[in-house]
Amino acid sequence: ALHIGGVRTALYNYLLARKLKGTMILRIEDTDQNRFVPGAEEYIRKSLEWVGIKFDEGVGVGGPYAPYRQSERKEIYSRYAQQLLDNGSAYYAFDTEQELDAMRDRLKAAGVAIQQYNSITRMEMRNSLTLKPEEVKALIDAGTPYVIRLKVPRKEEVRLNDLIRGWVMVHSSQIDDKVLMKSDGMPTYHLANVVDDYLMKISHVIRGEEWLPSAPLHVLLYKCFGWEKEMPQFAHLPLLLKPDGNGKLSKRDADRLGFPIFPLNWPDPETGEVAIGYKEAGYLPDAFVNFLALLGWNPGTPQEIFSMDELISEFSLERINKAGARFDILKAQWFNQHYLRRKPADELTTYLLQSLARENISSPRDKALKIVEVMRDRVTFPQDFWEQGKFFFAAPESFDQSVVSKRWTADAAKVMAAYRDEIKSLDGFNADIARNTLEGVAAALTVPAGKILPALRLVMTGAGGGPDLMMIMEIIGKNEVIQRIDHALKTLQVKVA
RNA sequence: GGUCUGUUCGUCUAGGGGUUAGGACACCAGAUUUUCAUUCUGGUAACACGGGUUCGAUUCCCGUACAGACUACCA
Repeated sequence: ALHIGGVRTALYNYLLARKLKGTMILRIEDTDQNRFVPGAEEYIRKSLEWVGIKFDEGVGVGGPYAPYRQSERKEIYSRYAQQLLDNGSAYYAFDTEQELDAMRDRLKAAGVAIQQYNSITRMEMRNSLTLKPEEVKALIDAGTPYVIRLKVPRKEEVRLNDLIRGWVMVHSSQIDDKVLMKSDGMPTYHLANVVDDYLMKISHVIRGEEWLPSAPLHVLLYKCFGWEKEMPQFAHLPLLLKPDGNGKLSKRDADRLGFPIFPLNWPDPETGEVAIGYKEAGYLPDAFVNFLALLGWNPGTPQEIFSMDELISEFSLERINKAGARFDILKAQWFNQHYLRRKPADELTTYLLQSLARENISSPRDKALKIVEVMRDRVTFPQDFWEQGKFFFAAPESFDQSVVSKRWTADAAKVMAAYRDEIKSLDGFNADIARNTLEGVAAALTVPAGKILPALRLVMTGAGGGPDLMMIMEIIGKNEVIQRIDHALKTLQVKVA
């Protein structure tokens, strides 16, 4: 499934494509039948759409190089594999799994460092290099399963200039004779990727660092095809590391530490268990993109907040980091808070109304708007308006005991009772009146108003924190204020020291 | 094991032969808010280690350590 690392890779590809006024293509690399997951393709499209990545070409869009699903391009790959066979760059291999295992065991037992199917070992295996042409033909005619392997040269320095890492050199003796065509007639990633990138005129291959070790193999493939001039440029991105400990970020870490790893909700096809997505967790796409973009890339200026358009104009591969980036959800939350706060009140009001609808609570829009105004500086996620503002809609069901024992004093109870009576006798009611009345009552009883404010907050919200108290009272209204004071007076006991 | 890649505050990172090593998140403290949060101000905190090269190295080179990726008929 597409997780956050894949989204970042897609984002970087998109940023560069837009920056260079190129074409962004969505190609589905589904050459492994065993790993087919129903719905995965749609999930990828929906996720990237949510993030704001648009494709100019590809699956679901169409284009001059269709089809864009590799599983539908089988004939193309076998044609090109044949070309390699014809020019002597590849060969048929008939070895069974057991024979391959036996070879590796033998090499291991003999103390050979590399147990690979390569320029040395291939001469003792069953393939079109060791078998006579008639034997090969007979085997194929008999329907014997076979693969096509690349005949990697024995002694050759393979070099590639990675846009992020610079020159990387590997000796061909370190590269094994990779399978190009599997026995089920499907290509491996290596073949399909190179052929498609060539055919689709791909200019840049931007992918995770886990691909770096096989990049030289790809370079070799371009050479064998005689496509060196058309070879795309490579850029291998730093990995996303787990927040604590060692290793790359995994779904397990996300579950363990309680943050999402998928862009959208992802129901596990086997267990049916739904892994929560960034979208559903309340992240805004703009914040998500901004956060992701800075995980491995920076503009070299102090600017931290970027819209997609700004990212496009600022982005460059040269400023991508080499080292892996440890994932920190706190930073993601900070971005979310930032973006949420600068949304217009009207939009935020809609978020609150949506939360309320889910709870089957109806509220006039102007009340919701008032709540949003007093809450907006303290929320991180859209759902926080409701989560942290439940007391606007219902009296607290319980009181925070630590606050009770600290704040609910005899003085507080005394002022509270008088305050209730005073409010009752009033005609109008709003934040100013609430404040003035409280000050008056407190002064009359010679209690500092500041002393009983926390108690009053406790009465209204059940807790020690929350937005401006006077505004809370104005929003819930005079009757509710009186009722909540009554309720507190009845239920709360003054702690006798 | 082998190959490849990497290593600046807790985290994301800027920088680069001579700097008080900068910013952001997080954390802590003060101010403001007669409450909470916001906001503002300030603070703690880093060049993995060892050799070179050099007048000088965190910066360049080599090694070591550590970390990661890869080492499939997976991508």
